[in-house]
This record gives sequence, structure tokens and C-alpha cells, in this order.
Amino acid sequence: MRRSDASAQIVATSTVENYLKHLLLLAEDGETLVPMGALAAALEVVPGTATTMVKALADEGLVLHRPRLGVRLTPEGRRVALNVLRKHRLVETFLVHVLKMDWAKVHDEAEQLEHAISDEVLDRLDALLGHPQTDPHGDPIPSRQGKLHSQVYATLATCTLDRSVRIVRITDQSPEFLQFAEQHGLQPGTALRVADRNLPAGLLALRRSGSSAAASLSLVAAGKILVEPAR
Amino acid sequence: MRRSDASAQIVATSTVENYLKHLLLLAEDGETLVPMGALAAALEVVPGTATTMVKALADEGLVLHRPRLGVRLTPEGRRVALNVLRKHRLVETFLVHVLKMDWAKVHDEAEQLEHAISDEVLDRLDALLGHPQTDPHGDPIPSRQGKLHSQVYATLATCTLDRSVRIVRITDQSPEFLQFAEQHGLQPGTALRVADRNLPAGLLALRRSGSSAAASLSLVAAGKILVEPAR
DNA sequence: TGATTTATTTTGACTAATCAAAATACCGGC
DNA sequence: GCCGGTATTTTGATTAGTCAAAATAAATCA
Repeated sequence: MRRSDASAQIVATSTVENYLKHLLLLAEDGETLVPMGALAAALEVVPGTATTMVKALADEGLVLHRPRLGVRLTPEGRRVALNVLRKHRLVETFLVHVLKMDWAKVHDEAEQLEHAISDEVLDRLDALLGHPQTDPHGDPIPSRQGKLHSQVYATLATCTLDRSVRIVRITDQSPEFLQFAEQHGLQPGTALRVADRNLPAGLLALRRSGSSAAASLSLVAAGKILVEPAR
Repeated sequence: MRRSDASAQIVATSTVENYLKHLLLLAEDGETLVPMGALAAALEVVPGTATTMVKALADEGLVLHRPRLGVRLTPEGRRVALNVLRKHRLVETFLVHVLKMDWAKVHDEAEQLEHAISDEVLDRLDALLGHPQTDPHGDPIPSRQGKLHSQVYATLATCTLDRSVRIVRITDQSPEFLQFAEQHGLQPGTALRVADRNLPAGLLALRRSGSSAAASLSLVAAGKILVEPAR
């Protein structure tokens, strides 16, 4: 009985799901080896812990471990990871669009819920929300079939000066940053242009489309905001 | 800073939450001592495990352990347990009323979710659902303030013969029983009467109000269906 | 009362996940 | 080609939660 979708057969603990999810986020393509230190940092465990866990995951056939070089997902591991990520982002979308929660809070909430919801609830949530392509932060939601449709975008730090652009994604999920972004109206969908960049000062000046309101932003912050040409 | 509601300050693992929740279900009044064996059976662990865990919970001040006699919740433990039960039943309600899930499936689903949702999500879910008093099985939902409004009802096995009654609650949450009940239209709200009881045979005959359709039911099953006088 | 059954507790061992710190491998520079 | 620094792996210990089975207490019954 062949199945083409990405429903998870494997029973993974939430720890396992977290390791796989972070491996996916650290190497979306699935090709590049993730250094053990990077994985450990992402999971906020000491490197030794990550090594131990990765070896166990390798035994399960969920990751490929190249000792001293790094680790990457197997196709099976990737399948599980995509399903977790899909849950995370659909839950975020639900929390913002249905429960009207603050978008700065939903990340941590989804971090718990992604391990608790079944595939059936996932599907129904997806339908209820109208099969969204991205979550409230603009992050792409993996399809049921496990396709992660993730594009390369310019950022406010790299886009053309004085061209009108639209924000498509905020890549920093921390409540602090999201709160800051919201307060300045910097959300997916917002149209604006970079009026000026002062590299030595690490600052840039923004101008909202159809308004004379200006705001300035650090280069670091700007690099976390992905944009596409408007219109 | 005095707080009157039942929001949980204590950080309990889901194991701890399950022990407390089952203690509440086994002794709703909070007075009666629950024998260790009963608790262990409810949690599907061996008795020794329950003893160990209960001693730990007693150290935390969440339960009172009377060795060899049994265990009961402290006010603090009860507060936490009520909050978990509230989550469980509101989640069930959400799954049935919003996601349109089969009511036979939602119990197991809620079993996971009750440990993953925050108090804020809980409150928003409650508001979204219009502050329901009972879940889809008719089980009372504890209030935010920790009041569990649970009445004593007759069952189909004990109610007056030939009196019209309305189903208010199904006390067996197993998918099998719920599926069976649904197939026979035995859900909270349904009005019917017991046409006949045959005690030696352990059977009873039901008649739906406003219909000549009859059904028969075992006494055991009937005892799981709580009713109140209709109208 | 004393023997037997039953419930509970204790003991010892196991698994998953973690950390601290020691051991090891690899890299770049000279 | 060696030396020092950095990343990784290994080792030993810890915590939460569990089970199996032995020990103990209480209840029942003759």
C-alpha cells in the first residue's frame, strides 16, 4: 500500500523531532553538512549531548553522521522534519489568524504544540486556514507532500536603494524582534523603500509607501527582513 | 498581588499533570482517599511506580499521601488538576465544534494537547467557543476560577420507566463506546425514554421521542449514559 | 488466634536525555 | 613537520520516570 504524502509513520519523541527540525532549518537543502557545534547551539545543549543524540538518530536511519565533519538528514529524517515544521508553522498561523494572538508570542507556543498535534488535526487546521502558503512571519509552510517552497530574497540591507519593495518575511522569530517590527509596521505585506544607507554608521533610513513617515533601522535588523520588488 | 483565578504557577511535567488529573477524576470531591492501586490502574503503571511518584508529589505539596491507605489532592494539587482538566475538555470541544472531528477520536487527541497549550491559548479557546459549560460528551468544564460544577444524574439504567428523559452526559470516553453511542443517536441532547427493562437478561429497550424507532441496550452500557428529566 | 490472601511499598535495574570535563582529532601557521 | 588552538567525541554522573520482583503490612477467614 504505497502512500505518497508525508504523514509520519515514525514515532519520534519531541526531543528527536526537535533535533530533526533544527537540522532542517540549519540546512534547508538537505545537502550541506551541519557542524555539530551549530546543531548543539541551535538546540541549546552542550556539544557532547548533540553528538550522543546524533549517533542514536543515525542508528535509527534519520540522519547521516560524518564524524568530526557534521551531520545531515536522511530522506526519512527530512520527511519527519518537514512534517514537524509544517505543524509548527500551521499552528502559528492558526494562533494568529483564528485566536488573534500576538505574533510575537506564537513562536514559543507553537514550539510546544508542534509535538502534540496529530496529523489529522494538522490536516483539518490546514483546511480551516485555507491551505496557507506562509505563516504570519512569512516563513513558507511545507506542503503535505513535503515540498518546502523556499525562495531566495533580498533583505532591507541588500535591496536596491529607493526602489519600492514589499516585506515578505521576517527571519528572526524572537519576541523582542517581532515586537519591535510590529511597532514599526514592519510586517509581511508592508510596502516601503530604503531611502538611504549609511554603512559606516550601520544605519539605514526607511520610508513607508504613500506616507512621508520615516524610520531608521540598524543594518543587522535590516538583514533579518526579506523583501521582494513591489508590484 | 493576590490572584483569584486558577492559572497555573507551578511548572508540572505532563507526567505530573496526568497523576493530578487522574486523582481529580477518581475523587472529584477531593475528600475521599484514592487507593494506590486505583491510581496506578488509571495511569496504566505498576503500583510501585505510582507509590514512588506519589511520594514525590507529596514532597512538592501537591498531594497528601497516607501510606497504605491512599492519596488525595492538596488544594494546590487540585488547582493544577482542574486547570489540566479544563484544558482537556475545552480542547475536546474545540476539536469537535471547530475542527469538526469525530467525537470518538478527540479524547486521545486532547490527552496530548492538554499538556501543550498555555493558559493564554486556553482563555482564547474558551472565548472562541463562547465559554461552554460542558464538552461534547457532556462532561462539565471547570471554570477559570476552578469551580467544577458536577451534578448527580440518573442513568438510563436507573431512571424511571416510560418517562421522557434527555441525555446529558456519556461517561465512557473510549472510542468504541462513543462510536457505538453515535451510531444509535445516543448523544447529549437526545430525548428518549426507557420502554422496558429486562433485568435478568441485562437488557433494556429504548424508544426515541417522536419516533417509533426502538433500540436495545445492555444494562452496563446504559449505566454509562446519564440523563435528566426532559422538559 | 494464626494462616492465607491481597494491597502497598521497597529495592535494584533500566532508558532517554542531559551536563561537566577529559581525551582526541583536525586545522592553520611557522 | 611540529605546535597550539578549536571543534568534536568520549567518559562518567545525574534526573525523571518506569518495571520486575522481593519485602512488608493489613485484611480476611477459618
